[in-house]
Amino acid sequence: MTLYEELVARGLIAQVTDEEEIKELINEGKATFYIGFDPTADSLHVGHFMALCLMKRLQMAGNKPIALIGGGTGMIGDPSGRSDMRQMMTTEMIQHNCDCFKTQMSRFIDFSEGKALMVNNADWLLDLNYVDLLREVGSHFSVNRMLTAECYKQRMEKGLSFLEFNYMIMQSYDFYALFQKYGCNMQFGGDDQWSNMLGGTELIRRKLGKDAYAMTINLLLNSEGKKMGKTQSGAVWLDPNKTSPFEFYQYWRNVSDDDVLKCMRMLTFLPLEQINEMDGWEGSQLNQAKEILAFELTNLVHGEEEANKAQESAKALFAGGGIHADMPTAEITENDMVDGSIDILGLLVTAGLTASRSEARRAVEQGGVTIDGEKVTNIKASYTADDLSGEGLIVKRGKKNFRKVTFI
RNA sequence: GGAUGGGUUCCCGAGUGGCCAAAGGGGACAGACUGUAAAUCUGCUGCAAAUUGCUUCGGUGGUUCGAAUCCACCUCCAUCCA
Repeated sequence: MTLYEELVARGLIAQVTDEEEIKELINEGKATFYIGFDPTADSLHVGHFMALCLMKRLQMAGNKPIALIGGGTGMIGDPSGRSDMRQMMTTEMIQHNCDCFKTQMSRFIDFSEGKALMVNNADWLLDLNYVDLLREVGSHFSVNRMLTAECYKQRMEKGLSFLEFNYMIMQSYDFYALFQKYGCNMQFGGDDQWSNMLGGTELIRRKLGKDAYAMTINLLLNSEGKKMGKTQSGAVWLDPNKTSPFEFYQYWRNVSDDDVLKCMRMLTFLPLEQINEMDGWEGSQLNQAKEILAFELTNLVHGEEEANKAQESAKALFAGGGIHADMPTAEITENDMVDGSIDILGLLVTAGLTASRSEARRAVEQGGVTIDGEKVTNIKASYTADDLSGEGLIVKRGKKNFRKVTFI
């Protein structure tokens, strides 16, 4: 199976500019391709992870990846798929985020001996002169055409600032610059980037009379059509300090039935034959597939040791209910105590299981709180330092939120 | 710059002097059922010293016994005109 065929089989490829050319390029390792990352936060998240996996796959086949960090475009903000204007970021923030990206990416991509590059488009975009840019590339863009692009169409109703309108031009210029500097002949990106990417190939053709290619990856959507990798509390981050390996594991452990195989194909490096076998799984067997998925991904992102720990904690909690060393913990200090004890509501709040005492009260009233497996029914229940010392108590709110609470 | 309409709780959206911590829906959370899934049903959804008190309806002042609601100014958004 060739690389291209595998990408298709995994459901990764959404659109391509020239299938035959691209097949040949990547199958034979002749592509120098880039993927852009906007530094909107100080950590990469699951959406980026898929792009990194793709980079890795292509790199393994001998292609040369360029990770482009959008230090320059980040100052504008991509309007694609947004209904509101992106918040402006300071130069310092962007720089900090770029640095964080770099360290995280190095885990996945081999940057040694020129096998891959990492560049920041601030290096060329920030020096551009307005009038020069207009002369150089402005004439190659038709506003009429741009307005018909899907990414702008959606924003025509809500309003689109001139600043954001220029995002496509910046991104096109990136491709053009990379093409000239590094011979970068292909661009990858999420499917929402399609029109921006076409802008680049077109600019290269018009300015240099040469061909460059673009290919988009299917966005990772769940069965309801929403982007995956988001929780109510925000994105699922790759940084263990922002999303602990346990939480990361749990996110995948809990994906819905309909999405397991898709995630498996798109995100893991498990051989397709093995994944196809699971395709027929149903019921509790499918539940096992989720375990595999969660383990594989945690392994890729956080390493085997963390993956094992996360899996064991999960098993201990959901299957056996016992204490495991790697559980999320919380500490109660003397300051949290009133007259030598802490009530159940305070305990839930200081353990970080509820945001307020009111919420804690609700949880208890609805029978959603257990301590060491015992349902708490009394709102006035309280606990002393003795209760919390030693092994501590396992406090659970709902089925999946818990902390091992100890007194220090 | 001019005209008009608008800014309500996590989101959408009702409310146009007291009965308003604010309808309805979505989401989130909790319970039942399950497989740590989905669907369904039930509860719940500002904060707290909790049959009570406190803080919320873009901002600041004002009218009033009483303001999300009326007035003034400011601000932001949408649409049309320039």
